[in-house]
Amino acid sequence: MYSLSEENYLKAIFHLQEESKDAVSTNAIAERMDTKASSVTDMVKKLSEKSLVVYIKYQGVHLTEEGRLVAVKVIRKHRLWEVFLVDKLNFSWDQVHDIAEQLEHIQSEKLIDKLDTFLGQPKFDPHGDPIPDKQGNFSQTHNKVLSDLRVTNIGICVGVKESEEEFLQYLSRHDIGIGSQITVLNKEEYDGSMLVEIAGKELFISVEIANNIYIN
Amino acid sequence: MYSLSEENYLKAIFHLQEESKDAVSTNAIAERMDTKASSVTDMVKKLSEKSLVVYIKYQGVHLTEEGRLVAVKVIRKHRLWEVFLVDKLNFSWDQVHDIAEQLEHIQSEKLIDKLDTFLGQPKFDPHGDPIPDKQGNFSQTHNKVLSDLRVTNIGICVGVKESEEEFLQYLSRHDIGIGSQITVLNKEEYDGSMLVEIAGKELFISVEIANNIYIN
DNA sequence: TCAAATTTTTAGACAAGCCTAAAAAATAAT
DNA sequence: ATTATTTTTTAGGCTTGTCTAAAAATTTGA
Ligand SMILES: [Mn+2]
Ligand SMILES: [Mn+2]
Ligand SMILES: [Mn+2]
Ligand SMILES: [Mn+2]
Repeated sequence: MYSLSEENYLKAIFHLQEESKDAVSTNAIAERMDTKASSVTDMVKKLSEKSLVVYIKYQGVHLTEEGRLVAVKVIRKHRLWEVFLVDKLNFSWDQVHDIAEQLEHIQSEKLIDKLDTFLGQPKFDPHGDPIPDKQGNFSQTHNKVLSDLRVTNIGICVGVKESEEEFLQYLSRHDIGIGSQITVLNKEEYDGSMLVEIAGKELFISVEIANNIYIN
Repeated sequence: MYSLSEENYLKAIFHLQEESKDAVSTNAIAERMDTKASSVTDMVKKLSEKSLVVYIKYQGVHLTEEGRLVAVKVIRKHRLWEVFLVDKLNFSWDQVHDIAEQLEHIQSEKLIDKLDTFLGQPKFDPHGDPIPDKQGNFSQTHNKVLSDLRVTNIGICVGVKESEEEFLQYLSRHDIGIGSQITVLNKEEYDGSMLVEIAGKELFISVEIANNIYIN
């Protein structure tokens, strides 16, 4: 249906749209996709031609309904494959993203349906990210992060914002994973850093990290 | 490492080499890959440049050790994925080839190792084709076909030569699958067609079909 | 407000992988 | 031994997706 490159652009635009609300800029896409702005302009014109995005020169793009659906289907595949890799093949959560980046482009409706069934229709991937259903609806989306907590508050880790291998490994090293209970022992209001307790151990966490841990 | 297209050419050359023994011709590759001879010449030059094939103008190609290894690794991945699709996702044997054609290009040593373990290190794919090990060695290869049998002989189906969807569906419709017992009731020596008995039912089979069923 | 800095687009080029049409080599037929 | 046919290669072109360098538009800010 759509090329690997087109799918990757749509996915990037979807994620950028989630973060910013208003039109996505050429430079933002270029940075996210690790490519040049001129390449983005070219592709965005093609996507616009195919009615997958609305593009106004010098004003950025946003997805059409069709474009959003394509993006969400790719995200659904990515996250289902990540569940497969962790639950069935025993990969750790920091090893699956790059493989899923490849698997997300396999074209077969039936394959995804059957994979979904095989995995027990999971609602979240190994990083706590919600898996949209076939129609493209997300059950719910995380909003509270660790840095929102105040001293003495307790939170349960339900997801992570970033999926960089190094970040996930850092978390694993300190026994932080989906389901971990985190207690705020102390908080430095000046820079937002905090001292927390996880699995009986104390850990000092910077605000950059606390911003990337979703909690309930 | 190597592009999707390169991998497909190497795989095609490997299969043609198996059939013919001597150098593989440009036209043979073109026909198998459903492309033009001029495209094959282009690619074959590239593969030769990369020491994956030995190419002499007007005299065809054959794989180098490295080229063979790349081809066999792709075949290993193809067949392991087919086992996954049939054994784990409940696909029927006639539905898996096209999906495996995509999955065979996913790049990750670790993924294949873990998939192999997850599947219980199968030695044959759903069509009875042998799965090479990590080093590229095939356990054994089928040689006897149904058409070799004589009247009153009994054979067990251990594989099929073709994996076309229509052919596999024809076999399934007549209860022929891996493990089926086939008895030759009658054979027309003129055209090689035969009357056989499978699962208590009689069936008339042309020599083209009998040539594509491996038996032991 | 108008010049400077930044962002975005355009112009032109390139590699990969394919194509058609024509030329060259090899093979088959007379 | 030529001629005819088939196979293979070459030449040139096209599409996709990328790039660099330069031009144009927008935004910043003095
Ligand atoms: Mn991921
Ligand atoms: Mn994920
Ligand atoms: Mn197959
Ligand atoms: Mn097979």
